[in-house]
Amino acid sequence: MAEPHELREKGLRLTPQRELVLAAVRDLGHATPEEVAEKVRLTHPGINLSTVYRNLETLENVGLVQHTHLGHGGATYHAAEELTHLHLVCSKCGSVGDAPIEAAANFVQSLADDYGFKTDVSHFAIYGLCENCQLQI
Amino acid sequence: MAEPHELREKGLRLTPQRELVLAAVRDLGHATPEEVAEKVRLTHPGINLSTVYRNLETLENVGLVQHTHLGHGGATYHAAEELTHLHLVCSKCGSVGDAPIEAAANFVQSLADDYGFKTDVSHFAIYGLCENCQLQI
DNA sequence: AGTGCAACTGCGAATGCATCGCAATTAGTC
DNA sequence: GACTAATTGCGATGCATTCGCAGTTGCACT
Repeated sequence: MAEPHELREKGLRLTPQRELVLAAVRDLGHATPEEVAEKVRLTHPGINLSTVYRNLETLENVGLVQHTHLGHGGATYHAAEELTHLHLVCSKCGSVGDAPIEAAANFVQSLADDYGFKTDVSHFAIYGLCENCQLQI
Repeated sequence: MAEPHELREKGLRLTPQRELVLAAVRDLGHATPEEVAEKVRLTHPGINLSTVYRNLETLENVGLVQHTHLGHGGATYHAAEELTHLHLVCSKCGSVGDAPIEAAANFVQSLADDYGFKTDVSHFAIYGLCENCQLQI
């Protein structure tokens, strides 16, 4: 055994807080730092918000988590393994829908061809009106 | 003469501050509220930052300006007449490139067809690596 | 298992951006 | 020219995020 922990493999110290932050991000799918902290506090009540922020940053640096901008500022985090997808954010009701990343494949390709721009489609949300809200107008 | 001012046509009072905010947005192309305030202060030093925020909001409500999210939170404003375009934001150097909105036409169409989602492509930036930064790796 | 050191955590303070309440001012109407 | 409601300035407030620092703790090396 003596299997090295994934965090150790990345050159990080293995602390309970760090493990819990990573686990929380994986469990939650999408989550703001606040939500991660809340989740972690279920099993580790004393954890400090700054620790959550710092760990999210650290975990992002080693590529275990990523963040996305879904709305008016706040970042949300998700695990890196999670198959990345597009976020369709509704400007009216605020709902966040998902779409497979392949839906943007052609678009990404044409930006690469025409502008030499290598797009990371999942980093920012795609903004617009969801189906429901269109009907309600 | 007696031509009604465009602000008055929208049902807004015509104040020097409001005119200057609108003019600044038009002049600057893209600008954060801070930058707008700075620009306005050149001719109207006393203007308060809250006034800038309030006017940007008001002008957005009547459709004269729009805001976009280009990065880690802060909104940037641009005049509505300005032909809307995509913002290609580089994750490395932070540069903001433009691309015509037609580049995303197919993408937008397929999101509409497959997900019933009516996309406003220019509201969020398109994130990725610009040509220069790709070469520098 | 004991020791040492750097990484990490907790805590409180500080920062930065955006919003709010309120009193004073001012544009537009009569 | 006087009235009223919209608008402004200003300071206070709220919120998310970052920072400094002292105390703790993981882990490498005896």
